Amino acid sequence: MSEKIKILIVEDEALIAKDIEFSLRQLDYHIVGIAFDGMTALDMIHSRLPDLVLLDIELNGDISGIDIAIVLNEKYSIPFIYLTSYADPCTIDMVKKTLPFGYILKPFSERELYGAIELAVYRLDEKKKTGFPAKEKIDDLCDTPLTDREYELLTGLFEGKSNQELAKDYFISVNTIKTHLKNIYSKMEVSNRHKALSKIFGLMKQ
Amino acid sequence: MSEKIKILIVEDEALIAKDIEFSLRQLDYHIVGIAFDGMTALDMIHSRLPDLVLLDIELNGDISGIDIAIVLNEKYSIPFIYLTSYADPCTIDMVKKTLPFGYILKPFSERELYGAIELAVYRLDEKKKTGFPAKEKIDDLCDTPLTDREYELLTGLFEGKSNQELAKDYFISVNTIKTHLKNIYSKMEVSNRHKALSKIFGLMKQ
DNA sequence: AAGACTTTCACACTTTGGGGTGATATTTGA
DNA sequence: TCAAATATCACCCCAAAGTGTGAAAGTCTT
Repeated sequence: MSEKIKILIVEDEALIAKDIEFSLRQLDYHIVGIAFDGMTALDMIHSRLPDLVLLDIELNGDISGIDIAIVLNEKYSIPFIYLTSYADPCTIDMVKKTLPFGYILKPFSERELYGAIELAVYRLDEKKKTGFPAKEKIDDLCDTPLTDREYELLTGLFEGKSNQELAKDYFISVNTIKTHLKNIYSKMEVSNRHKALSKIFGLMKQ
Repeated sequence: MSEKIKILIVEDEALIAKDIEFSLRQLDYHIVGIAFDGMTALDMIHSRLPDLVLLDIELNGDISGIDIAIVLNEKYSIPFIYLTSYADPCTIDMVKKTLPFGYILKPFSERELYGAIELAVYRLDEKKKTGFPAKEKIDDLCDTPLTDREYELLTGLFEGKSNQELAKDYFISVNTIKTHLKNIYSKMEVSNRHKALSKIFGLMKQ
């Protein structure tokens, strides 16, 4: 579970890259690679699937950090932190559209780097949770709280199961399922399963 | 729409606070207040409802920045950026649990501040969106892409609307709705609305 | 032991959803 | 301009979901 975080460093200035690598090894992260240009970076992302990428924006060659960011978002959903020397409005405007998990201005200290990485890792964990809301959250959208059984069945409903499937999976008759759902709908003040589910989606999106 | 971002500064060192205020006014943000201690901060949050809070962790008095962060999360869902001089593992551990939108180490430059704020503001906007995936994302889960109309109806379906409601809202007959849905299901390779919605929801959780 | 709540079930009835088929305008692109 | 794609609609049929009513058995509290 608590395996080392796999980090890829994308930075064209070798001195800075080595410096970061040294710091991070001290801090017990696992450095899966250092890419000095965009193409190498894309290769390494593909082959080594890091948990987090430290991404210099200004790279030599025709692939910029922003390009890599887009790939990380669209194709891999791997979070990244920008490293850059510039903070002019124009750059920031480009940068923020790619929703990085963090943004560090050079020159930075080891503690800044550590703070940003830990924050990103935590965010990543948050994101991974499946997230069916706790009973209390569901109860908040009901006029009267659900019973434990009702909550249990609701999780099944959320999986997309039909009444028959629910009956089979919970070892009760379809009629009983109908009764329970009837009561759930009434408590949630909705008229059918789809509205119940949208209401739950609403909770989860926040 | 593009109103000024309302920012509250919570910082017990008056000199630093004034400094930040000056910078931010230059940068065309609206400073709704400066709180030098926790109690004042909570009052101001309640009465002035800022869009973003800059939050010093180490405050005089018995309310810390972390306490305020918790209130901001639980009660107001107002994002905040920490300002702090410390980045020791222990502090960071506490800090990251409160999921700030950013984290700046003192002393910081104006551009660092600006970068962090802009990032936070962008994240906030993202959060506010309904979050229904873009057409391209939906098309990725289809064997053939949806038409614009089909995508439009799908968003309605996602709201939990029944066929009748869809018909009414889109000014077409229930039969037409059925035809469209039939085609959508076939393109998405699902057998009913449940499965379509779960598939979309799968997208959103990533 | 009495009452309240929960869980289970049945049956009859109505409404809704999904599949199949076919058809007619309208729009669009080559 | 002509074919393809799109948007609209109407049937029919069956399966699934939802509603109303009633009721038995179990648990928990007081």
